[in-house]
Amino acid sequence: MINRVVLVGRLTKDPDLRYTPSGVAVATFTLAVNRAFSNQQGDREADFINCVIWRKPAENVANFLKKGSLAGVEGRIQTRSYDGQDGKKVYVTEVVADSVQFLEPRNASGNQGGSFNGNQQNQGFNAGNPFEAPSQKPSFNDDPFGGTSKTIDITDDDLPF
Amino acid sequence: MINRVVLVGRLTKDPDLRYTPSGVAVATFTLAVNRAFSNQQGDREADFINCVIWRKPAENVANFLKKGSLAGVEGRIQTRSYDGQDGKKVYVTEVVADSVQFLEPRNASGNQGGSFNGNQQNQGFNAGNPFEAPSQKPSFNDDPFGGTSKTIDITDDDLPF
Amino acid sequence: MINRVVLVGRLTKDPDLRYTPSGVAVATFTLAVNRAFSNQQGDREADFINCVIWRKPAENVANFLKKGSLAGVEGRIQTRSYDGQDGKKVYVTEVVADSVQFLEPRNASGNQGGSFNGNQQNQGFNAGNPFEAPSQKPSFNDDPFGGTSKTIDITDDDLPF
Amino acid sequence: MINRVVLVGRLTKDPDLRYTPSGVAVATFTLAVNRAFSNQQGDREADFINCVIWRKPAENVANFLKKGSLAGVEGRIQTRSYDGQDGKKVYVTEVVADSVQFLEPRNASGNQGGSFNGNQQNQGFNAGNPFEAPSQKPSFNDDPFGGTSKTIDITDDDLPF
DNA sequence: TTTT
DNA sequence: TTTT
Repeated sequence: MINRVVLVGRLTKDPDLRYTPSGVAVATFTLAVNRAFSNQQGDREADFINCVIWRKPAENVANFLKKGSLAGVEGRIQTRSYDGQDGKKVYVTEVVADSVQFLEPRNASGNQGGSFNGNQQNQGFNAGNPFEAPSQKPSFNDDPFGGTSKTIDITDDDLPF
Repeated sequence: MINRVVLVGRLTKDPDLRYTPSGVAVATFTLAVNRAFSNQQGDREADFINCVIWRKPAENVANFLKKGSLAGVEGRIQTRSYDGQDGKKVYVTEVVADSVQFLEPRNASGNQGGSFNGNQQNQGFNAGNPFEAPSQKPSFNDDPFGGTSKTIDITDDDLPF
Repeated sequence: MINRVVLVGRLTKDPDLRYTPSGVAVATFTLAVNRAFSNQQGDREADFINCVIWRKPAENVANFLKKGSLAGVEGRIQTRSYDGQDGKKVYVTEVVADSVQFLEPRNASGNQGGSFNGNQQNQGFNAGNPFEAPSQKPSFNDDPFGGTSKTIDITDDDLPF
Repeated sequence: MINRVVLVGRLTKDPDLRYTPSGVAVATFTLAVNRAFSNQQGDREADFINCVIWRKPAENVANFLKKGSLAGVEGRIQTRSYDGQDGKKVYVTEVVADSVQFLEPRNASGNQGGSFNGNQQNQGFNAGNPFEAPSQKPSFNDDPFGGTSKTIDITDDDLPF
């Protein structure tokens, strides 16, 4: 049984970072991936793919990516269902990311970097590799319930570990 | 923009083969892909991933795969929406397969092969490679509107070419 | 930076299991992956792809796979070089597997299973998922230096952790 | 039989464009893909992966990519051998690309774009999709034997079609 | 609504 | 023989 996905696209909005009641970080975001071909009207459409990422990489995503960021995602397709407010089951298909790669040059979008940076090119960071600690230490929100972070109704049953 | 998916799993039902009004074959099927890990109850769950394949490979899929067949899929994730009968938009995420690989040994499921076959191992066939004609010529349904095949309401706008 | 490989093919020989001086298991094997297209002589060629896998999954591979086994591999391409016996550098390109999937039905190749098994189909095992312990406990060689296992000249520098 | 590779990395040199005696374009280049983890000395190493691409996309690669360009590659691993000048067989493992994606912002590396461009972000082009014609028409070298292009000793047997 |  |  193999289930592997690789995506490169742009975030449609800022990522949404939340925490489970037990304090596990989850970020969700949607990647717009332009299709390689045009439709019959001659337009190139995009697929809008919902992605989820857990734990530390979720915080990296929330800290480094924003609307419009070019990102690479490796993960797997997950399907799940829940009971909608109208009583019928809602089926969801999304990508659970193992790692997210920041592919934007450091100061590409003006207001992102702030200070000038002679090194125009991005080194990348791997948001999901368990072996790697990001070298540039961002001020992560270490208290999952503090700050502006919201708690959400996700049970730990949703956790892949 | 990269959008690549590789799956190996089992068909949950026989594939469904239809034809567009202009005679293009489309097969749809769902792959059950067992997860590599167990949930907190200790059970291994599966993802049920809807797949679509077009044209000749669609007919190959319909001819060679059935409920329970082990298959490999290469393709991309597609998102689309349509207006549901209750008036609100329904969002769909599915895999559009470029190729489907038959991974079952030739006579694995008893009633499949029928006669004994000295060559126990499956060589596979590539259902979606444009360069390759399947060497074993199956009796394809050459008239898209004949036989038991159904016509469906898919406009050619859905075609990726 | 993304580097992802998915392969399904057959082992050209029994896997080779060794241990580093510090006792870490490494298995190597070659996967023959038939091409989807034929060459100009009308033959379908194969690619012979060298694979490496480390630690517990290496032992699973050695215990469950053998010449001819159908296997799925997920991993990344690694390049490295060493000094050949003629003094010049030898460049190597191989796949470092994260996980190996056994895709063979349980008693497909006769001498494998032995006793009859009503459940003809393989459940698969994921040889490289860190979260998953194989449910069927094989008699793993717990002493890396015992048994018929060989020690090899690989320094821990080759380890990806 | 599945053989799928996805890479994102940087070209180590300008691509090398050649033509077969029968006039088919082939570009070769090496992608440096930084590893997600550091070695025991604390350095992040890279894999240097040789890639080949044929026909029109080969010309796109030669026209749009250069040393240092960030690129995405989709393709398959190919192994082949030839007789080295010392009489012994040389084994080669490389990636045959179906498509190459230009991931660099339009004017990232100064001397590339030239004039200022309000649209800072790159839309990408898909160098290998048979359905897609690049919208920005570059001055392709339509005569394979003209210009500075070299002819090489590759027989058509190497062509995947 | 799910496969082995 | 390697990129940022």
